[in-house]
Amino acid sequence: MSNISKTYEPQQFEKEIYAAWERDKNFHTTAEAEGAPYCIVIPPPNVTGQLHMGHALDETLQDILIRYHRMKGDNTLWMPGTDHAGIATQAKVEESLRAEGTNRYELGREKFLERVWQWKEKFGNRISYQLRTLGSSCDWERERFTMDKGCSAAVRKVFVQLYNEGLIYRGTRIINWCPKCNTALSDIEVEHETEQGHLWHLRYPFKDGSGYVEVATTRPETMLGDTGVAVHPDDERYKNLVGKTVILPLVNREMPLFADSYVDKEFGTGAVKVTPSHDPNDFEMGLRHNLEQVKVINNDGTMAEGLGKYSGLDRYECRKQIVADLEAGGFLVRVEDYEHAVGHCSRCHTTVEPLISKQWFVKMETLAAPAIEAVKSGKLQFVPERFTKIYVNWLENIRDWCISRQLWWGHQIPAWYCDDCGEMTVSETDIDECPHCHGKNLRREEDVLDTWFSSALWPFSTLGYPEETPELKKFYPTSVLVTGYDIIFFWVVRMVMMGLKFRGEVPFKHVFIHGLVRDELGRKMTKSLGNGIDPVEVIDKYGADSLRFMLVTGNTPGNDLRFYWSKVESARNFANKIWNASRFLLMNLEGFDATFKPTRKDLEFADEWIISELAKTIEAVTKNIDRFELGEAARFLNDFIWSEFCDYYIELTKARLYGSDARAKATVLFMLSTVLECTLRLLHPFMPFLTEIIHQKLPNTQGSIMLAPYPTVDELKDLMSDRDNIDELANVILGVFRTIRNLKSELGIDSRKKAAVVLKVTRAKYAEILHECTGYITALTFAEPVTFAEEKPAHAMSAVIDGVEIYLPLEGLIDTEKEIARLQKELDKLKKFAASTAGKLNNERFLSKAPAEVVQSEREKLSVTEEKISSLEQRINQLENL
RNA sequence: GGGGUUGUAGCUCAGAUGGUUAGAGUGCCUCGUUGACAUCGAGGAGGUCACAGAUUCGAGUUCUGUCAGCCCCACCA
Repeated sequence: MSNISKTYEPQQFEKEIYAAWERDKNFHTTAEAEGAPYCIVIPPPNVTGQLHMGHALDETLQDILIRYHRMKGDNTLWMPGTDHAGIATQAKVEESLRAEGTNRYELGREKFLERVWQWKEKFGNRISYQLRTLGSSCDWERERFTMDKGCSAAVRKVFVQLYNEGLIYRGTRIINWCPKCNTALSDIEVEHETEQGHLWHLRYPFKDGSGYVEVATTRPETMLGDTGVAVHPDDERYKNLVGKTVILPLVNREMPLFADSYVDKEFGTGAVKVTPSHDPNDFEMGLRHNLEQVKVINNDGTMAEGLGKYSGLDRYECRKQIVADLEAGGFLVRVEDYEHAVGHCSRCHTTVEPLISKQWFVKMETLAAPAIEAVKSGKLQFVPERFTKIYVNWLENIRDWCISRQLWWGHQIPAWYCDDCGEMTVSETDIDECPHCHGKNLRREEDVLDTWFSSALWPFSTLGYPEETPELKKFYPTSVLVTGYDIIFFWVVRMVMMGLKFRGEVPFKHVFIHGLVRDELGRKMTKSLGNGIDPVEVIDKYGADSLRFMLVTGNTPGNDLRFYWSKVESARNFANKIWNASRFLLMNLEGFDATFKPTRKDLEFADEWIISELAKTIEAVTKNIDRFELGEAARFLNDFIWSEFCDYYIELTKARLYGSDARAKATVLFMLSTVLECTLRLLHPFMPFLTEIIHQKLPNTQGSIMLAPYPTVDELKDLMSDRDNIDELANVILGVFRTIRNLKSELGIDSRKKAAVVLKVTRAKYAEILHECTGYITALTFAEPVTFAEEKPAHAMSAVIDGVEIYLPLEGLIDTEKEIARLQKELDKLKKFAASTAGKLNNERFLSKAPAEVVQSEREKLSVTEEKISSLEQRINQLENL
């Protein structure tokens, strides 16, 4: 016997197994290989840091699908890689520079980027390590990075083409600005949160001295940039005042009072101060009414030049000062508490400042239309489906995407400005001469692209685009994208748009959405709460297989799950169960002829039954993986292995195993090996390490289990029973087991203590199987002897199940009164059930409208129940007459 | 202001297309260790499936409403 430890110790083998897989190139994929293409591109983790529990879930789901399809014989590719994560990574590196007492400006762009690349190497490697630890079977030879040569080429090509088609433009617009990250942000990088603030009511005097108009604001400091006051055109209160000139307090700027239907008559006084430079709505109104744009807040959040004593103040300092000054000047009417939504930078949480700036944008409308069409036509399917609505709704209300970032880490925008002629040139290749004037005074655009721009190309840039590689032809569109619902807008929609635009096809057929991994209290795992759990810590303690199994069990698509150490433990216990079942087999296998093959005649009922259960399990697992219900698939595996295989089948094999019949023993060893081997293959996508190491120890196996074929029902056909009612018979037998155990337990008899059992068969069709299985009954319930009788034994505990009455004759131990009461209780329950079933069957409408098979099954239920009732009544009667 | 989602055993969650007497894990109670496994085995208690209606022969499952929680989107100062 191979030396195999008594408990499952994943630390002993997981790392070696992974190394062997990699060494043997088991992950390797070529476009030329046979089989239908099955491809997943990994959602590239940010090189910012290390993987968290959410990644562990994401990778586990992908690896299950990948391993399953690889075993099924598909040409399977899992493309690994990482994302440069512009703002996040730059922020991290800047932080470390700060700790050294320097900053990126002192370092200069080039030196700074070197530092970031070093960072990337360090964390990129950590991520690869973690992915390996988890068992991820990606094709490492193809590992990619969003800023590698190929991705950069793809970005260039796409950018230039979109620019040439007018879908990328440069323009001065109001954008979201983060004063701390010092860059523009897209709309979705701004998180709105309700905050307790104030609403300051101000009065602005009319120039002609005829009084005031009252306005309200949540950001008083922006009043310095006011260039108008707006009212609704239909507002009777202001109709006569439209066209008047208003004097801006503190600044004394003259500005118009005008009408615009944007204004809500019901809100506040119905008059709005208009700051075109610092509010998106005001910006629009400003354009409509030709208002001056006065930018009063700088990019760093301080007040602009030319504002007198306010210049240079921080925006919030300025707010206090302005309020004080307005109050002093008699312009402050009142202040009220006010709850409103404020935008924050999704990266650093600083309050975002809307301001006017010249940026690069992608025009979204024309790109969005085909992306909407793709889900409506079913070419793209979300799992679960409800995310389709969220996706469509977002696309239908899409606005242009601000893609330029004032960062250094990222894809620098391929545009050059000529200082000689003032022209701008966008080019796929670097240029050193202005194509317009042939001047040499070129300046490259300093801005880089939003990280998500390169991520959007990931499904085809990783497959070789812009080259038309065999991989691109073979694997695009990819099969499924597995990701969390939190990045549908950031990433999924943009991949779909770019995929359709540049490949003419959706980038993936299915989007398999999962939820977030939360802590025990249901809170999001975040750095600030410090409640995150490192997957590697879990793996070190319990093994990757336990973590993986824990992450999929009980989880359904699109829903969050909670991390519980106790759940990891129970997954580990499951692994231990498999380990020990295997150990049991291996111990018994020692010295036995592994080539022996039994004939059909050698098989017993238990053998036929376990094959039938295994076949059902194969079907259920396969079906559920195919519909992305991995939690359900795992549940079927767990039930089969623990309950059917270990608790019943293994126990039922022991008589033959320890008996003297060599052929019977060989048969049983063959059966155990066959069932276990098949089960391991079925389980392999979920628990790759454990299944691999046991697979290697089993006889008659060769090579890695990950390259073995996935089980099919067909492979069991030689062992499949001819009986057409095997489930029904098994139910009877299992029912006998449970009932005897139950009776013994109620009597307080040790479950392992021998006790005689008498069976009275009430349905002839079960007689044969019951006689056949008396050994099983003894094995599992310590019933001995098991005898059959035509009459009801008098002094005995009894119970009745379908077709059999079960008696525990225990003269002297039975309290007749108690026994009658117990049976009476059971009888009442049955009568109640029979009454409800009879009720259905007496209902004409049920009979006429319900499907025939439903009616039939109700009839059978009733007749079975009535039989039981009659048995019980006889029994009670008999006891009463004792 | 719109939209989504959740509400099933003490706890965490499964229960696709409506049809067994609603399940699992964990926790709890009782019993059990010489032969795969105490990271275990046997048995048990515990649920008016949030509430109210509707559709249906039949609803945990479909529809409407209510309540409670969570989330996303949104340009009312």
